[in-house]
Amino acid sequence: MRMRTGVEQAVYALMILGLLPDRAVLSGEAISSRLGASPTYFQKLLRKLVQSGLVMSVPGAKGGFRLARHAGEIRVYDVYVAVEGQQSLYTSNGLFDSLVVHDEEPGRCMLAQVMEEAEASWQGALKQETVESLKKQIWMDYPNTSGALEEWAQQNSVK
Amino acid sequence: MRMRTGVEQAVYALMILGLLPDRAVLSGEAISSRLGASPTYFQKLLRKLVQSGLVMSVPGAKGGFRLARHAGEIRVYDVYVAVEGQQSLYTSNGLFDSLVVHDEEPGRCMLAQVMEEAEASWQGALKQETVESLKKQIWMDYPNTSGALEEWAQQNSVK
DNA sequence: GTACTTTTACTCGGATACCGTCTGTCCGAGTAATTATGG
DNA sequence: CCATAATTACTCGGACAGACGGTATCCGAGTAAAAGTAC
Repeated sequence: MRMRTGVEQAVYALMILGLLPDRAVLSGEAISSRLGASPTYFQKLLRKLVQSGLVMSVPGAKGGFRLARHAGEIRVYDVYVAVEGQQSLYTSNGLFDSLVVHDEEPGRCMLAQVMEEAEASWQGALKQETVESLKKQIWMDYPNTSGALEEWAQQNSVK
Repeated sequence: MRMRTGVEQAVYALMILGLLPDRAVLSGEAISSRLGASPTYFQKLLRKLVQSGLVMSVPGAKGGFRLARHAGEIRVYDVYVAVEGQQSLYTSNGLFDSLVVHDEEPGRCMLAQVMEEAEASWQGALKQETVESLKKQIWMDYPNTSGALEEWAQQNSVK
């Protein structure tokens, strides 16, 4: 049970997109090369972000991607769901029913209840942080080097 | 990112072991057949529980397994760690450093901080529930059928 | 200079391969209780 | 009846095969801007 690298790439990609001027876009290749990620696989991640409504895509020459809504309205949890899906961490395998309940209708797996509460608590933490809040924290901690990233993003954007 | 079936099997196996009389043991084969689990794979799970100190094993004829400590002192979190290891859900891939920080020493990935807080919250929920508390809840909700399980456990135990 | 065509630079989405992890099986070794054997 | 050996029923732990999902690559199709072309 381990979170995959896609979530991290997606979060930082959204942060970069949040640095663009209004209506400007960045190509997938530009972002992936800046992240040091696999270009083709990163395109698939972008597709997921588009289909989840987090980013807008512009096809054709001088096309690219931009945020579909303000960075402050994109929670880390939204990114996680977009990339990994909304399935829960734990899914019961029905052991409980075969152990205890037989003739009655399928009962509630007690372990599932505990797991769901734990996951809800986990999700709650991810819902409190947004791409914007993450960015602000970085800008506060690294004021010197973070400016270079913003400059790069605006220079590589089009429109 | 999805929890595996091993945790569920382990939790209910520990619950069964918690029904045994003092100093009595159950063979791995007996437990796995009651759970409807793969016997050989379940043996591997039992090994992990033994190595984590949750279960005691008795080799030789009429051997088997029993709890190493009281069911009330075995948290769901302990079972999870025993089966899946203590690695965290999220591990940074260093994207942050290549994005923002260059010449300075490696900085703290802001996303990792959020993820760790979320995971700590998740673990907290799993630490509040024990095998004993789960059992009590089941016994309260299914007083009729749960007795049969206890009877079965004691009949199949040895010593 | 305008209308049309071609080229170019992107996104879109499916097919596919790779690889690590979880699941599952097999087998030989170790251990202790039981049974068999010899005196 | 007692001591010893063989059998039995377990755990122990490594090797290994299969399944599955995340990662990664490739390719053809769609789309729109830019460049080229004809009149």
